[in-house]
Amino acid sequence: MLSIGEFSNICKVTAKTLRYYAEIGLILPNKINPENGYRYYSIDQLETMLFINRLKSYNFSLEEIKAILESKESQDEKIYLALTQKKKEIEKQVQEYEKTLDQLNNDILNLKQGKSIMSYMDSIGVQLVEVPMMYLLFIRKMVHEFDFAEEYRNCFSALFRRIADDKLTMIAPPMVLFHSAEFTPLGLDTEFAIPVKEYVTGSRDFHPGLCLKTVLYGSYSNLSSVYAKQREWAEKEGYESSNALYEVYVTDPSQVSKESELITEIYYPVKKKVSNNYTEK
Amino acid sequence: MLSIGEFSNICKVTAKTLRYYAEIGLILPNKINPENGYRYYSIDQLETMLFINRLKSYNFSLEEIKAILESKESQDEKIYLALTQKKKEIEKQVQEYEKTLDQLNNDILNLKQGKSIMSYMDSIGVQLVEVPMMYLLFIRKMVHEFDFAEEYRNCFSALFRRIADDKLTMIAPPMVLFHSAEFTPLGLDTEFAIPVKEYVTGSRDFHPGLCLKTVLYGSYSNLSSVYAKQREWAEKEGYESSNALYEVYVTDPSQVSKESELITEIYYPVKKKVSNNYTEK
DNA sequence: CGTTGACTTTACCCTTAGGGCAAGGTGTAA
DNA sequence: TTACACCTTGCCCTAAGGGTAAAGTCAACG
Repeated sequence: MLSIGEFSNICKVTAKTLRYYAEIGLILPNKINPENGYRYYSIDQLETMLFINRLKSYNFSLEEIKAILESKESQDEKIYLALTQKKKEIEKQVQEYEKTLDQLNNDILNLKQGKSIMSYMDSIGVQLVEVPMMYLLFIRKMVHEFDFAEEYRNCFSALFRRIADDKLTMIAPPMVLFHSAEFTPLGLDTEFAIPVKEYVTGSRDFHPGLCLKTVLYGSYSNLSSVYAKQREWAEKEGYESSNALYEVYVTDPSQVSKESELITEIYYPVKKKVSNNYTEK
Repeated sequence: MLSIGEFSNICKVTAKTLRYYAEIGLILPNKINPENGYRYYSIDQLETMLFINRLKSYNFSLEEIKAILESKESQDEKIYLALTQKKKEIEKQVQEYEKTLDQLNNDILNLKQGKSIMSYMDSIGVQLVEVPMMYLLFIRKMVHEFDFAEEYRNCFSALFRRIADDKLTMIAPPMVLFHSAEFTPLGLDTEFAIPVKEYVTGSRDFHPGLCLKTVLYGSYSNLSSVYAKQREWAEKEGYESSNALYEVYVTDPSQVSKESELITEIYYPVKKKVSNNYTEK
């Protein structure tokens, strides 16, 4: 029987940690002296503790470790599955770090050249354009952020199929209209649409009118910069939002291999503000 | 002026987050309506928020970000330093993940071959040996864990110098004796020593006597497994600790390129327990 | 036998970066 | 007027313990 101090010295775990593990039921002392509450661990428990340490080094949460320890039948199989799963997670994490490092290096390079870190904002162009009326073949539904990609594929494949079946004429790349700005518990009110020449059932007419247009090259991670830039422009020039924002996917995200090859147009429908010089400073 | 909802939609940050940031003083709303407490953000603040998001994506803590934002003079220089620093941190993290992945793959391989994940414990050998008396040239001091490596280098280079200066005869590899098991605020009571043939000032005699000996090949990350194994052995065979644990560095840790080439002997001085069959079950 | 110092106990607060929820106040459009 | 979206503060929650305090306990030394 080892006291908590001895046990902690051998395993290189603090006594505090052992008490915490007992509290959450991860590893209970083999015996507790009922008179003074002293915890005593058995020699066998050393190996359990080492196992816990090993799993911790693999970034398992204590809850995950507990689940593994508690599985009595086919434990090794469960461990195997858990390890391969965790391996995938770590590999993904490493990939994300590599991506972060790329961007970091890019920013460092810019700074070295005397450019400000936010200078990329200056290269986001905003133009005021008048978009003509068009017919949209569309599917509108509530979409959750986490399965946007899947809905995107599904909806557009349905729309493309319809175009092929009915021999319709696509006159511009696919687009997505966002009828609400944020994700409610029901999802985002999203309209997947393709401009077509013919007015048929399942299509509607669309009058965006005056829009701020920005072409985004590359990853969507800079999307909020575009929104910010457009709002900034609108503010300065005295325009305000008039309708739902929409995006045109000039390149097909599912076909482009590198993110940097993506081209997306962001349209922000606006109207001239009825300026009132007295209330607005 | 943008309400918290508008601002959060443009920047893709939740309103809750914005309130929290205001609370910690990271980004304060440009104006607060004193009547109802409503927060209003200016268009300019969009860019600040995007900057914060960018730094967050580089794994800066909010405190670090705040420090950067608050530095008024030579801010770009500070950003540059912070970014290069953060880059180093992430690179280190990636290296650690790679190491973890190696070990993970190793374990997965073992499991595939039907071996238990803790089976490596079985290959940790424990022998009972009688270590003869020897003279140790030593330096004993309190050492903190974080500068153990430095103390190691310093002390042994001092001891080697002494050996060279006084033409002493080294008869075994360097060793470290741990006179306390844990790190107190003062550090660990550590003795760096080299066995020598001659008895001179600065040396002492050392009688380890009966010891459990384990040879550890490779990284020290398995050290606690060795401790556990030795304790297990001692328990089973009826031995108990008699003296300070010590380690012999057969290979020179500073000269070995790969961790896997390290060879370390761990000695655990023991004595036969005065067994009392009635009190100990 | 008494005392000291090392060891152990519980209890409470603290950490990051917000999330969730409730209760209540506000703004605006039909 | 009323409905509903929006905003506020306040409180509790997260993971994995760290830090500290106050109090009880153990073993060794004299």
